Amino acid sequence: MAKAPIKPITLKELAAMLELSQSTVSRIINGEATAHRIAEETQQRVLHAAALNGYVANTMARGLRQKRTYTIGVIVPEISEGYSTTVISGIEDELLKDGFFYFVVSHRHRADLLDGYPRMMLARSVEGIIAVDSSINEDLPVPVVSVSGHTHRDGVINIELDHDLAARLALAHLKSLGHRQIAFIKGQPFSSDTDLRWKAIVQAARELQLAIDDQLVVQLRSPDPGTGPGEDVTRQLLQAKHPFTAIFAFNDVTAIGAISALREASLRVPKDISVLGFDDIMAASTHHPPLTTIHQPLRSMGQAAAGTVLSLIRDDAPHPRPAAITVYPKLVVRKSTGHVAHHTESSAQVSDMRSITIQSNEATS
Amino acid sequence: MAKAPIKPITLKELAAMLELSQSTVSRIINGEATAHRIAEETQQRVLHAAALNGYVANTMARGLRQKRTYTIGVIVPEISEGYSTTVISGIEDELLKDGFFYFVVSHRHRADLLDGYPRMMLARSVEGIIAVDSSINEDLPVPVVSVSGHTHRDGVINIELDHDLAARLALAHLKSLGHRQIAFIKGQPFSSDTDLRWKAIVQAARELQLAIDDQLVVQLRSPDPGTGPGEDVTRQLLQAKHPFTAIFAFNDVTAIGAISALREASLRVPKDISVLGFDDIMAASTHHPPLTTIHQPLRSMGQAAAGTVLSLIRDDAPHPRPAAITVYPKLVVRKSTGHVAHHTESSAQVSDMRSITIQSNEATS
DNA sequence: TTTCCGTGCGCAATCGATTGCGCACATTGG
DNA sequence: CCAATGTGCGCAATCGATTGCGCACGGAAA
Repeated sequence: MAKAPIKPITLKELAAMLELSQSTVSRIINGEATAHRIAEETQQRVLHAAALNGYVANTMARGLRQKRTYTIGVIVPEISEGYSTTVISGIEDELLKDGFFYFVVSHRHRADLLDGYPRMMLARSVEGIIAVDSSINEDLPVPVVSVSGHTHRDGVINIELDHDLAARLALAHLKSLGHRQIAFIKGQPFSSDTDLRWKAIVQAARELQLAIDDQLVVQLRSPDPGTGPGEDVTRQLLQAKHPFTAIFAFNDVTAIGAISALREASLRVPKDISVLGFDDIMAASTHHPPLTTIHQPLRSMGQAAAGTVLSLIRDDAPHPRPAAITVYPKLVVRKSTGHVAHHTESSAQVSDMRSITIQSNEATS
Repeated sequence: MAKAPIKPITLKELAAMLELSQSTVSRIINGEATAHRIAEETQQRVLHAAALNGYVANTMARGLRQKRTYTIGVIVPEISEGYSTTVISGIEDELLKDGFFYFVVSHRHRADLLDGYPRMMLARSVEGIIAVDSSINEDLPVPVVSVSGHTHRDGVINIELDHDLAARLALAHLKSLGHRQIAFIKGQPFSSDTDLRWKAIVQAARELQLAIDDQLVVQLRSPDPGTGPGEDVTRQLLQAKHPFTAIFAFNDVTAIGAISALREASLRVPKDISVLGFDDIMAASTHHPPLTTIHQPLRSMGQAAAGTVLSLIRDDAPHPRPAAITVYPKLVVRKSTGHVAHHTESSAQVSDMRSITIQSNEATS
């Protein structure tokens, strides 16, 4: 309704119009009124005037005095795609709740950028850093939480998916559909999930007594976002002419690319080839056919990351902290996977093994 | 290599160890040495000591004094989807180039949040604000640039698409394919593009002598992101049983939803019904069928927005500024549109009418 | 009447950097 | 020998909020 004042009002001005000292007004605004024996009536007057004038303390000045900025830095590989941005939206949730803001920078897999960002953020006095799918190679004087960054370093807490469970869910699903010749598309070498995931797959395959044929394993190389790389490696896979009945892709975007390549080769999904994705980004459910995929609780991971930095920032006590917080995937069965051969049964349901479990390590005092 | 210093050194400390005043050190660090006649030798001493001790000016203190923060605020509706995030990545490009950082907040169409954000950002002393598909209802003491926010207010520069051209491209395309009964899905009332776009469509239809049948016009209502709303209104459209041969959707996500609904009704796209999207988000090209759509140069729009705030921040002179910067759409023909009836010709090409034109209004001095 | 105490609030320093103004000394011209 | 000019740098205020310490006043107790 009311037009915003052109210039934010300062504490001094507010104090002047109330004929009070800045100290008094400041204390009231910050809820330390009773501790300083300020008359109830005065409190009301001040609070009212503050609201009326839309007083908001200048963050710079406050930060300078308190040596706090209520700001954290977020480092992601890309801003435009679904993975990081979903995590970011989870981060935002938690942060804003506590009055924190955040800077975002993306490095697009350029090492020079990645290396420079932590210092830049520190020069901005961030109180903590969250790295999404990116690994930080320095020791920093602020708390660092990493989402899917599997370089285990001292002082860096990881938010990570239970890749073993993910692999088991995926392979058990494909096995139950009768697939024995499964092709795998591994992630790019620079993606921090790649290794861990692959190890988990190898392990799960062993447990389930599924053989992994090296000829059917390809790896994404191109750093390009989008479906191109997935398409390329799938073509490559088809040209090798080793028969397979299913593809387990590194992520949904890749799975979508794979489907395009299959279609191009006149192969039907899932009738001829089943395709299993990973992540469960929005496009997964709207794609045609809708993607069967391993759901990652990306938003929760962002929330957990933010919650963790916040608690690290609050705690001074170095009581033993977990090195990692684990979140759990779900198998989401849609239409891109089906029985091998000519049987077709449609089964669309979410089989969740465990619900997401996040321990917030708040101070218990 | 070197571990980050645990505690940053201050100007005062640096000055003390150099036995110089803070003023002098500050001036040298900020490159104002010659303007203040500081001896060359002193400069070297200072610069060397600064580097050695890893001195970095405290951003808070500097910001407080100079009333500069090299930070701008970005307000978007949602962080997780493709429209805003593509714009953001364009914004980031331009901003980082000039050493600016940015805060992001999303309002999720909640008016209370939207109203509060500008103040919060001002309390953080941002030097400018970019609002993406969101309208700012206050006069702010900093430059505001709006991307697709069509509330024309004084002092707010809009980055906007040429909707007239977009409408003409779209309708001319559909008309050339023989469509006469075209259904329209209008945007949500809160989306700032909705009105302008609709007016442009009405105008273009008139020019092309295409009749708009009110019975074939529906509007998105739900604020939910994703394809749900598009699916819903399309079902509604089908139930009304007014025949149509094409749908022009408000955006790609809606178009994808529409296709799902059509499929559900056993209608083939584009054989039975053509669907035309808008925006050209990443999913548009990877969808099956790939979407024919009106491409918006979202990234460029972000860059233009950032470039514009930066130039507004630099200029003090209030020389006449454009109220808007226009960018131009392209028609991207893929596979979701086709000839009406039983003809099928595949035409896949980008017909661009004009290339993107952006006037950067740099100071000319 | 003096001392005490509780109530209610203000003074002034501080955080770290920037900046308008001005001072001290050396050199040079007259 | 004195003034003028140039060279090199420092003083102190300032940005806006926070905070340790302390002051003034009125009433009660001694």
